[in-house]
Amino acid sequence: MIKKNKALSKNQKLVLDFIQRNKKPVKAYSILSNVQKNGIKAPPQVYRALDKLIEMGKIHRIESQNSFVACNTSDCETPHATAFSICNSCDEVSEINDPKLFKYLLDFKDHNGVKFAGYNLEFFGICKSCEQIQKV
Amino acid sequence: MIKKNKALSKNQKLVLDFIQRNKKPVKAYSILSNVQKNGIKAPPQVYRALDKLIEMGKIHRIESQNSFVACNTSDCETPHATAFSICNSCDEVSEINDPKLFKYLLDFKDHNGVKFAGYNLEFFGICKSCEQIQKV
DNA sequence: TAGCATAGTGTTATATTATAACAAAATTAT
DNA sequence: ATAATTTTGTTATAATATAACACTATGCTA
Repeated sequence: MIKKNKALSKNQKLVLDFIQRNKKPVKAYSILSNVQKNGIKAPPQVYRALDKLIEMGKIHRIESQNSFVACNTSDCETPHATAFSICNSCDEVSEINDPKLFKYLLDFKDHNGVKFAGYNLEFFGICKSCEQIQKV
Repeated sequence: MIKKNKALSKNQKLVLDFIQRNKKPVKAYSILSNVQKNGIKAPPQVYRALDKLIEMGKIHRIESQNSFVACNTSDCETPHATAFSICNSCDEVSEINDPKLFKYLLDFKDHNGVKFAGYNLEFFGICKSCEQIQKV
């Protein structure tokens, strides 16, 4: 069983802190270079922290970008049922919390009757502020 | 404008052929080693062919696996609106063509009213045949 | 059909992302 | 206290992907 409220370890805290300070998703090696002043020295230390934080639902991985973003609900109940909107222009990502969408997808069964354990959905488009810029 | 029915180039044909001969998604470097007997020598040749084939809708990229799979409809109309079910046990991937799901997602607007240009959805679970094996 | 634009090829080198493997220290549970 | 588990630190390397440049083939279009 995954313990969600366990205290974070030192490296996990450092990595999570950095991710939370950024609005946009961050890359693993960007995390690394930014936490090196705090003592983390090598990629495995970052990737291990990332893995655990994802398990705990504190962060999510944006698959199409190989990047990582903080969960926007303080303690994500569904780390393996995620939806994001991604701006093709500025790469900004925002997590979608739409109960209807959420339910629709969790209830979705494929043609073989398989009930899925989780999903990841990434929408692509142009965000409001990029749309404004283009119009000018 | 993307030309879908354009004749494929030599390298594009080689790469597509190999992907189509495989039921499961294949990795770029696996493609490379398998088409080397046909004259392709270096990664960029493979990645360039992959990029074009994705644009044309002939293949799709499975983001969570860094792998590539043939489109299951002979000429995909919607290369940027894709859904897959992925078995966590055997890594088999199958493309989902469910008109209702398709429409639901294309009609989805986020809270800022943004209408998305496309999406990629990956469901995770245990496929029928892996489920059988586990029960034995 | 000559000239031009576009798309594709071949090549080398390198950038980026991620994990294997192993020993030691810290934490947690019994 | 001690056994089990988790986390750390470390080196090396694997796996995935792109930059840059010179060249060739193909398809327009005037």
